[in-house]
Amino acid sequence: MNNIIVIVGPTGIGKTKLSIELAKLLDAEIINGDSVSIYKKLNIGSAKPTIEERAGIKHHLFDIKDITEDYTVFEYQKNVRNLIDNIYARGKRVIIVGGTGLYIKSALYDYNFTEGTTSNLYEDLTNEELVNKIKKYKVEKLPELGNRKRLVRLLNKLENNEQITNNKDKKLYDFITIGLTVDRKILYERINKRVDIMIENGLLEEINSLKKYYNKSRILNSGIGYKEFSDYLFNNKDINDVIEEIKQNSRRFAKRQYTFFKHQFDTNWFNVDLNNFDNTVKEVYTFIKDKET
RNA sequence: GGGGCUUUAGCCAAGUGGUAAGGCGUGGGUCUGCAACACCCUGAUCACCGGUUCAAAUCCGGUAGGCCCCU
Repeated sequence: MNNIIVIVGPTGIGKTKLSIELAKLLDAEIINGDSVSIYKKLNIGSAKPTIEERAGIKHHLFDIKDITEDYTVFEYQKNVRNLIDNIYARGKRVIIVGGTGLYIKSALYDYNFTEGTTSNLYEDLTNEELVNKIKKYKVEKLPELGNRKRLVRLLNKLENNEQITNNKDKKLYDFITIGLTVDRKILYERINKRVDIMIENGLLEEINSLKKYYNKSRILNSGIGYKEFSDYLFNNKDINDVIEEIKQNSRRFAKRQYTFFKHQFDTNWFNVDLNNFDNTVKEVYTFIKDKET
């Protein structure tokens, strides 16, 4: 059995480190499962593994887009599926690591996307009216009334006759999902500390070098660790407030990630040994081996 | 020692007689296209004791904590 190994978990817990150690042990190549690391120049704030950290392991889907370009799940799904074939053809194993649940899920499960993006924004309709229109199509589960973004997208799909299968839990590949976890309080402390370290490591310099792109980059205005600097760069917001905001957003993000990986994936959870990460690596490696024999 | 003000959920905070707004945080959740997105749900009998009243967070008295002023 050559399962794909999927490593998930909240931000700042050590997914990257585990992926590299496992790649060495399993002779694998790594595919990025993180929506921000896709972009070039976003290094410190995205906690992307450095070239040295990659330790000679092949890493895919990192630094493939300019920050002025857009990238969506649709493209990710295609990219990953192609890569999986290529890597297997080379006789290597595949590890997917990252915290962007939807991206990873859409690649591995039976999700249907078609070319093209949202065409009609229905600006003249209220949310209630959108819901009423959607209901005519007999959708079994619709987004929350307040969630206009999702309502609009869904109605577009329905009106364009895009296929919306209900196979979101049908796996297209054999894979084992490894989830890293740790006590919530400790995770939050780590996240806070990690943001401070990013600053020490030159996040500010990275931000300043990107200043000229802020008005033409979607990702700079939506990625945690980047979007918060907008007010600092252009409205003189206090840097300490920015840092606190990044920490807060990171914590909230981590919480949402737990929810996603807990419910949307068939995750095997491992408590991270913070004093000796090698133990965690061993534990996971043993688990995989046991499963495959 | 005397006088005044104050005390509402983890934090900020409305409410001055009819039975506890809101914000933040926290926790939980949703999830097929900006997903590090967007959205949903989430708490208290109002410091404590006693009194007045049909009815008190709201009025009165006492106790305790906090703040300020005077001697």
